[in-house]
Amino acid sequence: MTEQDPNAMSEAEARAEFHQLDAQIAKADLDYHQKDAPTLSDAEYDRLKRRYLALAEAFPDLASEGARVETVGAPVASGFGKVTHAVRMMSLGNAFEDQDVEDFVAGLRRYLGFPPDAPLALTAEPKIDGLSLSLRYENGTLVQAATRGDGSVGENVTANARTIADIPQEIAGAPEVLEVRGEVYMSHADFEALNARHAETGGKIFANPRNAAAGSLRQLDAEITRARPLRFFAYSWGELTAPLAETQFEAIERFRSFGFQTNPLTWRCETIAELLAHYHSIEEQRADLGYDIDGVVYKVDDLSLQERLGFRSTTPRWAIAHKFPAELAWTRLDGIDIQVGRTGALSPVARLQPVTVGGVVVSNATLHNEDYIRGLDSKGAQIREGKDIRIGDWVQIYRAGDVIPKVADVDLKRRPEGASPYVFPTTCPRCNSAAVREEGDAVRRCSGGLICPAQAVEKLKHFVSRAAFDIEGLGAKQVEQFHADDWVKEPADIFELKEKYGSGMQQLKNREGWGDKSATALFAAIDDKRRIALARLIFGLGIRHVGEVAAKDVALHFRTWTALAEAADLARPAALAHRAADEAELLERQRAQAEDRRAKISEARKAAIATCEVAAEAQAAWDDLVSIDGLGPTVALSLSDAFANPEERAAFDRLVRHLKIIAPDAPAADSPVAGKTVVFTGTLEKMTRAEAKARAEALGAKVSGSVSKKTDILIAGPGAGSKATKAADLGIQTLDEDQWLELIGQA
DNA sequence: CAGCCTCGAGTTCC
DNA sequence: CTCGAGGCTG
Repeated sequence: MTEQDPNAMSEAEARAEFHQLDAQIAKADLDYHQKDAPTLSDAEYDRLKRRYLALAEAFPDLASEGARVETVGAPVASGFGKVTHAVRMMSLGNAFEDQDVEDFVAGLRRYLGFPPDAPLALTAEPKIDGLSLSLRYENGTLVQAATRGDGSVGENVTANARTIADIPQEIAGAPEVLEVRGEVYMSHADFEALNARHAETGGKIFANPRNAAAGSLRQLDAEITRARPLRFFAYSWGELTAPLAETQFEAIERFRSFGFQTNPLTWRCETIAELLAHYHSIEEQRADLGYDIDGVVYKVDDLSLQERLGFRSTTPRWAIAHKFPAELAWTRLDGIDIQVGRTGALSPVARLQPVTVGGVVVSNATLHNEDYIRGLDSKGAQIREGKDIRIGDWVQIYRAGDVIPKVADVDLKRRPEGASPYVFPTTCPRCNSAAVREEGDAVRRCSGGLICPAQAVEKLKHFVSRAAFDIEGLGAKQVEQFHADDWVKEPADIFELKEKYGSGMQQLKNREGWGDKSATALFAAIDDKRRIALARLIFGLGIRHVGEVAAKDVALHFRTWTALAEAADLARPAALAHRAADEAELLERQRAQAEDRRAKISEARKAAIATCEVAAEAQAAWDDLVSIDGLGPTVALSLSDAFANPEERAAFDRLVRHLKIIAPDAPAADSPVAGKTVVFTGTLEKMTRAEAKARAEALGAKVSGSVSKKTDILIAGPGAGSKATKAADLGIQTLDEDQWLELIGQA
């Protein structure tokens, strides 16, 4: 179809076409969002949208007549309310080989201090490939159903969950509050019947049962969900007001007594051999089960042990998923593109002939880094038997963890003639700066810093990302647009958008994809984030090595932006001295080969001397920084560099002028050890060290590895050595294990 | 000082 | 979700 240049059209012609497009797009949006059954290809949809916007731009009067102009490009409201889970929905660690399972069980024993012969029962059940759902019952009545979301916050899908036959509306004999967790899925038979029906009626064809289940549950119209054959297995729980049982297995049985479906292949195993036998048996039955599973989940059966084991940051220590081997597929590698990340990392991405792997069409795959392409791992050991990857090669693809496509193997027999090894670029493909690889590093990085447009825009994307400023309506796409047009070059610019470009919102509204509503919403969302938690701010700055956790720890330690900035300034000389000392050491090691060794050594000497001359207060500020748990010299140096870099510091200053920074909540003050720094030494007899640390931290204490004048309590078991002596010298309170347990009320 | 664990940074497709 | 690397433990 040929498109007439809008500028050469009469207004009447344009209006006719515009309204036709408006209706077409409206229908397509409805089909896509509400019915979950797209009637247009993405390409066709985009073409219509572009044409529509081109007309609106050429004839500004038209824009106000079009219902769609204002919503195009605006964030798609999810349509579901948000639900904060009372108890986080965790994910599971993975095991792939039998050995991983043995390691897992050995780890449990170690953590619990169990000898190898002590009984330790685990349950084993199929891992259903669906979506997890949390069902909240109050006084036996279903009051809320929520999807997993990011684990902390999910979507409220109560109305939809009520239409699922396997989910009881009322349960008898349950605790006052009970959150039942399990998996929503679709059986193979129902999935095929649904697709067959849709094939006839022109409805959406789903790629696999999992997508069908997800699409069906996330319907805005619950009546559509009702017509979809969804099922539910219960296997876990969240908030509870009374214990369900003493073991995992009994808890599952109670779910059944409440009227839930539970998986019949849930077994209780006494030994690793039994676990593995059950795994292999489930693997054999896999094709006949009638629903998709992707592995077997093992859980410690005894709930009191589960409680002792507790949680890591995202996974319980007491459970693991033993995954089935991944599905494989062969395809041709058409090319290798290089992406530039926010830290300048150059990441190679494989462009592939589209191929179906595990029910999904894959056309890109990560190649990690230079060495991975060459067939080596980080230690220089061979992977893929050392076979390198060349453009034009036939490669075997799998989806790691059923998600991320990766290259598993190369078929040398099918390698095209004349294919040459891939040459990894040594300059940045975006800004041409040198791309350097530090000794011992796996990645090559663009050295351009914020000069590099790729790095600048990735940093901005990070700034607006979910764990940072999380500005609704300002996602990656919008940031890219604004950056390309020089509207937003650094974070502070976001907070000046309204002032500069929002006048009557004419300028913003003139942009493709923005209308009255979306512009107003954006400015409101930005204003909303002028009040920001210190941790989010620190994380959002995108300082290398300072991720979400480190940012939280730093925020908790300093409490205010000013305190952090002052500490960074104060510690700078000590930070430099630290780096100089590192470099001195390195040079010292290299000195045999160094050509200009005299000069370098004298430099190193000077630096080493500088270490000694750093003012005591600078050293103290540095020590304070690295005393933060989990924050070592590398992270501290990176922080220091960021604050000492004049351009970066100026950008920080410009940014914080727009913000009201909120101090973190004070740590729990209701335990006797809250806010205290404790150190464990010697042998602990009632629990393992890891357990002791976890418990102390749960009570708001900070656990440190070494005794200093900041230490409040030393817990010394038998065999305590230098730490106990030092504590005595410093006059620090010293307790034995029993006294400690008494203090925290867990004797 | 080596091994273990956790965190950071990068990635895909829906 | 995975890999690499930083930091901590023993």
